[in-house]
Amino acid sequence: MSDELEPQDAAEASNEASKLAEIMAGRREKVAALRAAGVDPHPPRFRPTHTLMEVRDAHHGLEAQTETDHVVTVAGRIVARRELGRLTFLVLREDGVDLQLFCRGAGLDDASRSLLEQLDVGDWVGATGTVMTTKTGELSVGPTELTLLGKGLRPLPDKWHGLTDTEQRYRQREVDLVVNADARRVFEIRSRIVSALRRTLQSRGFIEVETPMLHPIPGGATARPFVTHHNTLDMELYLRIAPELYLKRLIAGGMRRVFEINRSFRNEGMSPRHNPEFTMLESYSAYDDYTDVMELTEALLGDAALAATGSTELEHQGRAVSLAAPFRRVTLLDLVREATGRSDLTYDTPHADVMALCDTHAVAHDAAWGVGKLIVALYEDLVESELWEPTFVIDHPIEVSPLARTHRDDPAVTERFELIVAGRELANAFSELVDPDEQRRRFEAQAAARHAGDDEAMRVDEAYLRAMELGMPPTGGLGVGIDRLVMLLADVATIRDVILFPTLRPDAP
RNA sequence: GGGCCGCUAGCUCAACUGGCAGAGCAUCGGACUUUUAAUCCGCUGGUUGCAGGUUCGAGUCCUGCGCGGCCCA
Repeated sequence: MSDELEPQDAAEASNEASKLAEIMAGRREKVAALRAAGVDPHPPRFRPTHTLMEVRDAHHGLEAQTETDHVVTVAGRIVARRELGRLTFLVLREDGVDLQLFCRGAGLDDASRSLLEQLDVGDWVGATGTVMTTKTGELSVGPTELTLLGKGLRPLPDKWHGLTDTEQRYRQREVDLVVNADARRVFEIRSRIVSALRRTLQSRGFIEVETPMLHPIPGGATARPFVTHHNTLDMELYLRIAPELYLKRLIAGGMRRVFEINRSFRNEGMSPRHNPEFTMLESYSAYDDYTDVMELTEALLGDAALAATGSTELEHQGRAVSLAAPFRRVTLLDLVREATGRSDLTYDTPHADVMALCDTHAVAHDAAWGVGKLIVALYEDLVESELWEPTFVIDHPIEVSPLARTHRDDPAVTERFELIVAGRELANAFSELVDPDEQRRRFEAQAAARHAGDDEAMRVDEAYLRAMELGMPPTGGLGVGIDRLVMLLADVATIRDVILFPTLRPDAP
């Protein structure tokens, strides 16, 4: 707040000939005048009898030029002011709903009439009066009394063009929310989606838990973590990259079905699809395998779509998408065979042969990668972005799936799926690896890769191995990227439009 | 990290090949008792992102930096 102008600096600021400073100085003069007249510009409490939405709902279809005897007290922010002689029209906005105040000079008490002269667009105000319609049929409240609820000092953006500058919309989201209806719409949809996910999980016996975000060892995903430091313990801690390992320890502890919806953090590049902090749903259920989790995923997405849009048939970026179950299931290997025309490709194909295939298709690769990882690279570069309708891409190679159970019929792959919709990965799931001795071998392979320079590879987590040694039931696990799900269902193109305050560099000084 | 684009009044945007920095909205003053981006009259408002350079003269050209967007890695 050090860059805020103090009241005594206002006159000085206006001498600097900035229009903004002049406007703010004028507003502060009004605050001073109101205080002098005994009006509190920031009163502690107000009790509306109706929301603007309730007034609208109770009186929709009222004929033009009707005066009812329904007295209401409403509140909101002034977003428009029009004067016509001794009439003043104020448009109040509350929770994205607008309602007009039709202020007649003769109809107001003296205190309210003088308050009205001090009211600006941006101020919060309460009004008591009767519900009515104007000559043109606009539903209004005709107040007898106005109450200042909160004086605004800064002007709102242009009433017609609003705020379009992307950077300012993210840096000053509160302004975006006041003037851009679409910003509100997205975050209302987001709330409905998250509520629907919780409902669906709870109805299936999952209980919601919260596990640590400060991890002594980052785990549960292949990603670079943020590092922080705990003073008292004098130790490094990592912001979690995934809640997976803790949630599976709860399954080992006998919790049959658990889920968590919360933030994870990955210290990686930023893009229209990546924010350093993002929200994931992870769920784990005992006795289930990945085919059960596919059914759960279909239910979760279907219910979320219904909550967000009322239908499982939606439009995203100008193209139709159907979230009606069942979703297509196809192995990753089959997709790569199809994309490359190499129907003979398997995880036993010679390494040099698969390297050459990558070259042929201009897919970036590394000689240190095994056949499995090379085939995944081919999939990611040639196939993933082309999958539009919901598709369970299944049976990923073991090399890139250190926490997933080996496939019951094929030791080269795991029982895993990624759900792709509109070319983007929305979910990742597997029949969980629950054998502690095999898990240790997988961790050791990861640690070796880490040693060889892969700083995204996992580390050995002894606490997790110890939990598995306690004994685990068969377990199906699921992770869903909530931000990307909201992008899909709210039809927006960038993750920054579904995160209220996306990560940005500090503003220029 | 690389490439391209952008940054001008509180907001939205102009400004030709380098030649007096402008408009609309908002603000401020005035008129108007049924407005709807109200209308009408009048006035104000600028470190052109920052720092250098070239030039008689830079919003415009050059260099560096900052922030953002898109694409690529």
